[in-house]
Formats: sequence, structure tokens, C-alpha cells
Amino acid sequence: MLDLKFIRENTDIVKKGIIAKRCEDNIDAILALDNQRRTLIGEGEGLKAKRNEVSAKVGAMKKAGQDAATVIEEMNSVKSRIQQIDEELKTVEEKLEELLLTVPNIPHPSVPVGSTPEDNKTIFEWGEHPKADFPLKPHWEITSKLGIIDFDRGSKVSGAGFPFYVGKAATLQRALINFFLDQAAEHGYVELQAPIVVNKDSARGTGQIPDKEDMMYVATRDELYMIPTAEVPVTNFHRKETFEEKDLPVKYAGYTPCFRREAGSYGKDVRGLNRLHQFDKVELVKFVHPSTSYDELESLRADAERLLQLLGLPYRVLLMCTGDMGFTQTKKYDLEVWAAGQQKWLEVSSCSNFETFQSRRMQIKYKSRETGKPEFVHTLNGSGLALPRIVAALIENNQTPEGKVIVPKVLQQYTRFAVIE
RNA sequence: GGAGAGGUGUCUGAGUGGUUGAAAGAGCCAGUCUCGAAAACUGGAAUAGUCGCAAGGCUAUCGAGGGUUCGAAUCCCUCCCUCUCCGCCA
Repeated sequence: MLDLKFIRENTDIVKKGIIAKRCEDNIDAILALDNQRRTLIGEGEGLKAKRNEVSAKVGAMKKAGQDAATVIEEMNSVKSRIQQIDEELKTVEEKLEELLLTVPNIPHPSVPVGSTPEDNKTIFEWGEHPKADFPLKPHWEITSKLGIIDFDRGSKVSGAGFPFYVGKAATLQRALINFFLDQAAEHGYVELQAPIVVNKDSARGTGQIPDKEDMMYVATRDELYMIPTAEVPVTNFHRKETFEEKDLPVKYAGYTPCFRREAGSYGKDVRGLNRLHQFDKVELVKFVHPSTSYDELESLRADAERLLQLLGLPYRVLLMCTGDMGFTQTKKYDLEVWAAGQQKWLEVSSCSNFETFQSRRMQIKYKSRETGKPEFVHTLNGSGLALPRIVAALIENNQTPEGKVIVPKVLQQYTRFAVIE
């Protein structure tokens, strides 16, 4: 959510941002409602001031044993007018709130303007695409032959997109989680084990509600939302809190299962592990001083990239264009890993700066030494990393002609086996 | 799930309808004193909205949201959370 005052004072910038992000422009309606709101506040508060003044007088009169009946009588009309104004104000503010939630975050100037994925810029590529003198298979063929991922039983037990990982695939996942968390800890992230269902306020805080409500599974009976990413509980960890400036940046790494309904996305892009309803992910979250947030974005990206390099997975970095980057971000990098069996790039991480978009919704501040006042922190997050596609790429890139899979060196201390066969 | 108690500012804690944005103490910041520190003393210090060039004014905020009243931290209702006991249970 953007600051109303910011919109009022920077209308042009906001409008340009909306166009760049290809969102609906409600700014004029917002400004009109804001005017209406302030008029109502002006009148209402004037009357309330009068009410308070008279009420004090009534108290004094009663104490002095005087009859206050006529004064009280007079206040009745003021009272009903106040009620009327408060009601109008409530309606106006609800409408205003609704429209404010449709205003996207403004892209950073360094973000390329564009509307489709073709307009994203590949800014970095690492590693060689594996070559082989035998046909490279997609991971689902390999795992099916090895019997290590059971999609059919997953469908029976839960539904499509909820596979079982069996034996060494399960161990491999556990190894990756530990590897990712250890790496994060080494680079200053505090490990956090978070709830995997959250309440409505939390879902709203990180922006899943209202604009992405359909992505989540909901336990309606208890009004709990299953998290689509650890970003939700981990960022909300500090909701309505104020940091000391000297404590920034604050960094967390959280491993959780993630749940996504992915409604309406079927077809051949979603085979195997490419897209699931439940998957594991380690998420990196930072709360930082506004002056450092773009440097922190780069280091966040570096933290995610390092994992791919250590695993020896070829990848590329995309700088997302304005139209493809999403509602809440000001700047976003996607990391895509090369899956040799499918001959496809798979997104495994997305690193974003939200500036104050989330912290304003969540009221996460720091006490500024400069102004002595609480100011909003900038929040960032990035996957470090999402498991299934990493597993897919590892299997496809490290397959042998016999259909076995070689485990990367860095993982072997965690898996305690070197080959999946 | 059942029964009870409770949620007040950074903390402890007073306050059951009328200058209570809120006593008191601690802590914090500044100053006086001191060679310096401690102690003592003096002063300062919330957040948001709104009006104003500003100084500053006004409004709201005592878990959240409603209600009663001329007036609510104080009374009523709903919800949330914490604690104690019981039940159930990984």
C-alpha cells in the first residue's frame, strides 16, 4: 500500500508507475475521496471539540449543583450530527481503502519498462549447459524408473500436485534444506521455524489478500490461511514493531512447506516437479534501512546465486520488467536454473525489494537517529531456494546413461550417499 | 472443550462515569553540581490523523470492534490474547 500523502504529493510519479505496471488507474477517484474525507474530518472534529468543551462544562455545573438540562438538550443535535458524519466518514474511508489497495508499488528507475516476459532482461548467466552423448531425460522419467517420487500415490492420498518423495529423493530434499539453512546461517540469517497457517491480518500484511486470495488454501472453519511462502509468517514476525536503527539490517531464513492452489494452471508446463500444490522452500527475508535497500537486494541475490554455484547448477539472472514484476515489488530479479532433460529454464528464486509497501501495511518501523521519529523500514525477500525445481534440475543435469543420478559434492555430507540408483 | 482471573505508556503499577494522554516509581534523554563519575536536584520525552507558512491548535488512541451517555480507561455486548485449574492429547 502506498502512502496517501505520497500519492497526493506525487500524483504524476504514481500515475506513471501504474501505467508501467499495467494496473488500473484509480488515482483520480482516490484523490476525490481523500478530499471528501478531509472535509468530513474537519467538520467532525470541530463538533467533537465543541462537545468535549461543553461536556466539561456540564461536569462543572453538576458539581456546583446547577441544572445542566438545557445545555444537555442543546448537545443532542450536535451529537446526532457527529454520528451522521462519522458514518459518512466510515463509508468514504472504506471505499478509499479499497481503492488504495489497487494501487501498485512504483517501479525503481533501474527497472526496464516493458509488458511481457520478453521484455525482461537477462543480466547474468553462469555455468555450462550439460552435454551428453546419450539422450537426456526429463526428471519424471528418471524418478519414475528409480521409484523415488510417487506422483500416483500422491494423487490418491491428496490430489494432483502432492507427490510423495520416497527413499533417496526424500533424503535429497532433507539434505538440500539443511544445506540451504546452513549457508544462510553462515551469512548472517537467523533461522526461523514459522507457523504454516496464518490469520487474516498476516495474509493481508504481505499482500496476499486481497489481490492474490485465490492462490491460497483456506481453513475456513478457523479462518486460517495456508502459507504460499514463508515470506508471510516471517515478515509478519515483526508486524507492528519498531526496530532500533542500530539493529538493522535484520535477516531471517525460514524453511517451510508452501501451499499454492495454482488454480487453472494445467498443461505440459506443469509436469513432474515443475509446478506443485505443496513444495518446500527456504525463504530469506530482510528488514533494512531505506538507504541501503538496493544494496541489500544485490547481496540477497548473491546469497541465492551462491547456492546454485555451489550445487554446480547452470543458471541465469533476469531483471524483471515493469509489467511482469508483480504488484508489490519495486525491483525484482528471477533466478532460473537450466534443466537439461527438459531443455528449459525453471524459476527457482525471486528476489525483490518492496521498499515500504509491506512495512506500511504491517506498521514495521525503525527509530530514525536523524529525525528521532519512527520511519518505515524497507523489506526484501528472496527464495534461497525453492526445492522441487532444484531437485528436478539436479536429477536432469546429473543423470548418467544408466539412469542413475550423481549427487553434488556439497550435498554428500548431508545425504551420505553419492549416487541415487 | 469446561470453570475462573486478567489485559493501562519502555517496564512495574494506580485509577469503577466529569481538566486522566492518563498518578506514582523505575528506566531513558538533556541540564545543574563534579577534575570526572556516582548520588542529588531541575527539566524533557507517545503514536496517528487533521488544520496552519510556522509557532502551535484540534481530534483519536488505556487488547480490538460495537453500544449506552451531554461526557467512558471506568458501564453493557461481541471478538482476540494471557494466566490458573479441569478435561483431551502429539
